[in-house]
Amino acid sequence: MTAETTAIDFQKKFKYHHGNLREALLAAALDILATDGIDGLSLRSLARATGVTQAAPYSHFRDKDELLAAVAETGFQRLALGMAEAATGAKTVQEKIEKLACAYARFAVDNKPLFGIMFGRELADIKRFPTLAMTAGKSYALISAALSGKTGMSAEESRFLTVAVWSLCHGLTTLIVEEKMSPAQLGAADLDTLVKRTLAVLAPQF
Amino acid sequence: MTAETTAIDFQKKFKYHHGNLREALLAAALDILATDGIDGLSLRSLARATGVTQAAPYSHFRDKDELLAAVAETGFQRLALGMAEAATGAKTVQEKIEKLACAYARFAVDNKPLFGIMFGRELADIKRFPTLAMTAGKSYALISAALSGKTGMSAEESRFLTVAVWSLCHGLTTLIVEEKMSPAQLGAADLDTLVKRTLAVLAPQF
DNA sequence: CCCTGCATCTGACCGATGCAAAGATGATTG
DNA sequence: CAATCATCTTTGCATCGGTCAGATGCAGGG
Repeated sequence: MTAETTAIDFQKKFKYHHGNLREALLAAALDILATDGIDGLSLRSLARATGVTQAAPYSHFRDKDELLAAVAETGFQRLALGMAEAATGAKTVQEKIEKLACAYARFAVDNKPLFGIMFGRELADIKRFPTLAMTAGKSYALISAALSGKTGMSAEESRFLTVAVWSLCHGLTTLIVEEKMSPAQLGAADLDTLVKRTLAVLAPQF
Repeated sequence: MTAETTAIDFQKKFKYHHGNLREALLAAALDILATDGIDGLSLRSLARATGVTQAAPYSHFRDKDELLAAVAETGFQRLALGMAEAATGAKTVQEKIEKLACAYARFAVDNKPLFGIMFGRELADIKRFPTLAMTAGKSYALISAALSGKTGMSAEESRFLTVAVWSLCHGLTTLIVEEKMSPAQLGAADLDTLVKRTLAVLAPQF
């Protein structure tokens, strides 16, 4: 069954005409995304899922980009939240970085379509949504903050170390998600150990 | 002017009906991609650019995925070629890796749409095209080979080092291309220095 | 030399999508 | 109670990927 059969669910939770179609659409979008993937997500499928006419969503989102931006934003929030949670209680800098990176990769693997919206090119004209960049920056800030605990580094050194960690983490994650590289093919049992072992290569730096 | 005005060019170079519509389509695809970006590339725009009916391309490509796969394949070939060229004459392992990485990033920046096709999710069902994975593996092989020049490492260590370099390079590149990170914002004047400085973080390992 | 087979290309279609414009609807506010 | 205004519906357009029957023209066999 596709996500479209759940129209009644969304109708029960929200009543329309002045109020919360926007929220219903957002919820339905995340639902469809997780169920049917990126290709299943259209403004029309959204309208169907919420039991509304195909033009109704345009009262709440100027175009598809605006919808995607909203979706991506909640994605970035969840990402940052998951990372922050994972890293709490980590003793050393290295442990913190490891947990952050693992949470990052896990989020991507567990939410492939969402991750795709967040970092893919479906959403053109990112510049139209400045808050998006801010929210997206949270995960970067987490890594940066974790690394700043390390003393004896110039600001510049620290910055490039952050970029390196962030790039390594993001690159590994996308390569896995896009199926250009598989944990199995590398002899790493699960995702976590793959991330940790790869990260270990530049661990001497922190 | 869009790429579609060049129909005559492609007609001059190729005559159709038994022969080379396929090559013409491929050439037009790369042309349109570079000119109008990914969104400008449709089977129909291709047909227009080659001065042919919209159903004609289907005689040479079962569906759009097959066309994209062919495009991606030539992209991977060019990438590997560019990397190989850049790395010739490098003395040390580090220099070789640096040049490979810079060539990688440069290719991506200079051919954003093509790079997008190669690593994006426009092309679904990658498994349908086994040769693609092989061609794509060439650039990985270049890094792997360059790193294997380093002695005193177990096969496993070497493997993870390769993965780390490859991930770092790919991650940094995609983050730049997707505009999640800009060289300017990091105080690095140009692309090359950004790549080199970031790569330097894990340079001690080779 | 013809003519028959077959890949190639055309023309006409289908369903889906993003988006625009004009009108109906209904809650809120003066 | 009436008027306003956001919300939603109706209708319509252009584009896209894909399919199918048939025209077209190159090839090899007689």
